[in-house]
Amino acid sequence: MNGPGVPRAGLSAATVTSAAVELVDEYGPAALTLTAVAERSGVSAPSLYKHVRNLAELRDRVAAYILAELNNRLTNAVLGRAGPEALRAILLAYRQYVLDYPHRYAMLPQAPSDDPDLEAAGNRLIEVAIAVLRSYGLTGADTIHAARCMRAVAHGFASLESAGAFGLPEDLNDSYERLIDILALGFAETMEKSS
Amino acid sequence: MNGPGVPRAGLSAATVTSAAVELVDEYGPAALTLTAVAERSGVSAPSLYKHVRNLAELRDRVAAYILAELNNRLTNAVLGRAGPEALRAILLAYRQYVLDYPHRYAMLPQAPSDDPDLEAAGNRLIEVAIAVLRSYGLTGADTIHAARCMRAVAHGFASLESAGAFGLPEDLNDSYERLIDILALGFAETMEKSS
DNA sequence: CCTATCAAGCTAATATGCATAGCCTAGCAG
DNA sequence: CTGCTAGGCTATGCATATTAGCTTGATAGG
Repeated sequence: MNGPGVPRAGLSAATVTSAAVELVDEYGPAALTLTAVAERSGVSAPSLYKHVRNLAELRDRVAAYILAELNNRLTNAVLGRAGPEALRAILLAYRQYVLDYPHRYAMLPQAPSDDPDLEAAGNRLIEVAIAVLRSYGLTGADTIHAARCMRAVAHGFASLESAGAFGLPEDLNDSYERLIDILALGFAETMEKSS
Repeated sequence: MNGPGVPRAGLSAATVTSAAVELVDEYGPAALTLTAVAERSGVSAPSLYKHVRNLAELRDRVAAYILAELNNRLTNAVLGRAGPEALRAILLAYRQYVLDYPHRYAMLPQAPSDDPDLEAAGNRLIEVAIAVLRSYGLTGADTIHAARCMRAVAHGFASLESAGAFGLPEDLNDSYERLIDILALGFAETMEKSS
């Protein structure tokens, strides 16, 4: 059936990943199936195995792509800022990313992965957070605890909002601003104590 | 093949749900399949449809069960407490539940559901949170914003910890205590401003 | 005690999706 | 021109959800 005159699709791991991201954007994480990716790429499902090992690996690739993108946004957001301004900027950027790409964010595993690329992307993200907190003046174990608090706050708020968990009419920007202020105040307090 | 002498299994929606919860506990949310539930219940998979409409409904039932249980824990935790003590107690109880039953917690959808039971359970949980904050002295929109902050903090920390996202050696109890303190301090500040 | 009904089980069959095996050829290196 | 290989393909097997339709245990009423 693969008669002459039929050109090849010319896929690669990158194009397959890209098609996968499009699917996730449009229909959500659950729609990321090999069948759907194959159809969108114009090949049969088994052909995908020439480019990715299996569905799990494809998910890892997609996640690594997304995490790198999020990373870039956060890095840009804190460029040239320090202290409370940097904290505020990175938290706002985090939420904004989730609002811009809710399905991409939902695709991210929160657990550390076996995939080295994905793990590396995760580590870079933590580094950015740590850098912000150091610019804040935090040191030692304080930095680690603060980073965890920051992450919990950012992920908690963004994932809940993105899932539609906050039903009431009160303004969500307002809620988030308050949360940022609370965190900033808390970190300031931590520094006072440590000095 | 259903010869004489073969007794009936005597299932019900409740027993099926119970078997499902056991599976989730033992092997995680991904292991909750109708096939597995059927095997554990000693019936064939299609038989389950006599008791639950489909897998989605079973998931909803499981989630409603879990949410009610979490609710009980939180309610007990705040009984007889008010203000910062109640805040601390409910946050500790939340995390403890997730540590006790990580798979159950992972099973909970964060979005509001179509299922009325599940939705009701979710609302009750929010009521408990609101009650804590009112006992704290917060009023009006402040209460809603504070409830969101509280939820983001609790869910963010617990889900990340439970997923294994916090790799570093620093003590997690410590991190959480700091987060609670930060939130308590923030709420105290909010009240000052409003007075 | 008989009997009709129905709930609760069953088998069979369909659909979707992942994955492997093995074939075929387009495109390129020499 | 020739042959190799990467990138396609079809065929197949397995897991799971779900529907259709049959069979029967248990029981309510006579």
